[in-house]
Amino acid sequence: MPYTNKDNYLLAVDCVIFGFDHDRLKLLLYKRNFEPEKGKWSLMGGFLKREETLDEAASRVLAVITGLRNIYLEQLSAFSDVNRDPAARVISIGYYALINIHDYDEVLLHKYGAQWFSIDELPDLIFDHHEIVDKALRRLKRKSKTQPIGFELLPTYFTITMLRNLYEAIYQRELDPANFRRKFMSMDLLDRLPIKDKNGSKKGSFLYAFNQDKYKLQTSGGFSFDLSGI
Amino acid sequence: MPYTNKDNYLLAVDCVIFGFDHDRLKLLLYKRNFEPEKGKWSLMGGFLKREETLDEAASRVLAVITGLRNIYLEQLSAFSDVNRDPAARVISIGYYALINIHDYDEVLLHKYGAQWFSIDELPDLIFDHHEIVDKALRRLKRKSKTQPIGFELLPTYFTITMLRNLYEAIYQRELDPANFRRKFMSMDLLDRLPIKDKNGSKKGSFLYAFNQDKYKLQTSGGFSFDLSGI
DNA sequence: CCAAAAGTGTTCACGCTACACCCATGC
DNA sequence: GCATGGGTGTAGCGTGAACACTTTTGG
Repeated sequence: MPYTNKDNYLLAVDCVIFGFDHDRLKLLLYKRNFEPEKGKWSLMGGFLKREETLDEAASRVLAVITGLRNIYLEQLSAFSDVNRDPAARVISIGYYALINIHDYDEVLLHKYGAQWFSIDELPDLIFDHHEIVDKALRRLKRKSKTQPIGFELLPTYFTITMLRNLYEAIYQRELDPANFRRKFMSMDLLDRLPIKDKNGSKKGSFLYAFNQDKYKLQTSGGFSFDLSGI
Repeated sequence: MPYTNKDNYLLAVDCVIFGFDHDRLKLLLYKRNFEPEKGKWSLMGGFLKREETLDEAASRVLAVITGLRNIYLEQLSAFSDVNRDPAARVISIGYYALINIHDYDEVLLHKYGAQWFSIDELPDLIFDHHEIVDKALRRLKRKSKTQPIGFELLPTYFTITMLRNLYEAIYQRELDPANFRRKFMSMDLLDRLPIKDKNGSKKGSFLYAFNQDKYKLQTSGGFSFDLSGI
């Protein structure tokens, strides 16, 4: 063993779990069930195991609370303040996940005392979890402008208005319906279904689905997804 | 101690150190002086100490090899493949640094067998260090479009042509001299000195300096640094 | 018929692109 | 005086912003 007398630490992952409900961006939080700070609201987290990567640890943690696998997941960064956790020197790697909010396992949620909160009505969180949430929000805002990740937060079939509501929630500003529609139509990434959703209006609006193949085709042709100008 | 029976690990930082020389983006690499992989080219790295944050560890590592403090430094992300280091389970946090290439301590460089390499002529690197370099390059390309970090790679006084050469090296494409100049002039972030540099041309070109105060003033007025359209 | 949301058309202004052109100076 | 890089002028094009307008249908 060539590395002698090195300090060592506990390594954790903490997940900021995003959902989108009608017109609100939400976070899934849970009541921490062990000391310290037992009973306080917290991000879902867990310790890294010896035989897994950090990405695998984050996936495992997500599966435990949501029952879902193959979720969109991205690493944010490491949080390493010496006293961020008063009980031990724990370095945490922040992650964020995007899930379809109606896709989760209710039973598991209740088991862990988990609950969805609007991002503008968050409760107090333990340790530096607010900082992790801030970083996740900034990353989501930035990344969603250049990658088609918004669809991860929507059901498979959605209307253009739902899509616009999502981006309005992410960017926290209103978008012109006419220009927004044109922008997405011009990218040619969506399949229009021969079905209208009449919930939102009497006229009804077509349902669309994101088409991964079309996206790849466009990308290979030099196109890049870009919502920077909307 | 509430956390029982948790696995623990070694935590390291590895720094991608960028410099800019005339028209080339370069990296500072060194010959690793301990096992495993002793004598191979490597990023500058070190292990996290118990009483410091990751940012502090990265600063310390940089100071050791360059003799410089207060360097621009930014965390990239964690690299955690189970067998990335064959000698032990080491999780590494990647960082990148931007330094003025002529500002370093030659003595320290020789002591560590360090050397500058053009980014398109890198030698083989140990472990997953190539992956860390790739991430650093992508981050630098992105970040330099929206933050005035390019100046960190230049001397205090520079010509507009030098500035353009820098961005050409970062973006790896040519930029129109006329339009580039106008773009920067319109941002009003630079002080023009009453001095001309005659190295590049007979007419001579004015030297400029980045003015942090002007930048803050512009920013507070709703301006944001943006080179996305050049 | 009317309200209300879906969806289309059209104008305007701004900013990037491309390239022509003038400027200063060392040889 | 001429070659060379510094620096300015400018016409054209593409795209986002704003908003008027048409379509559809349930009540």
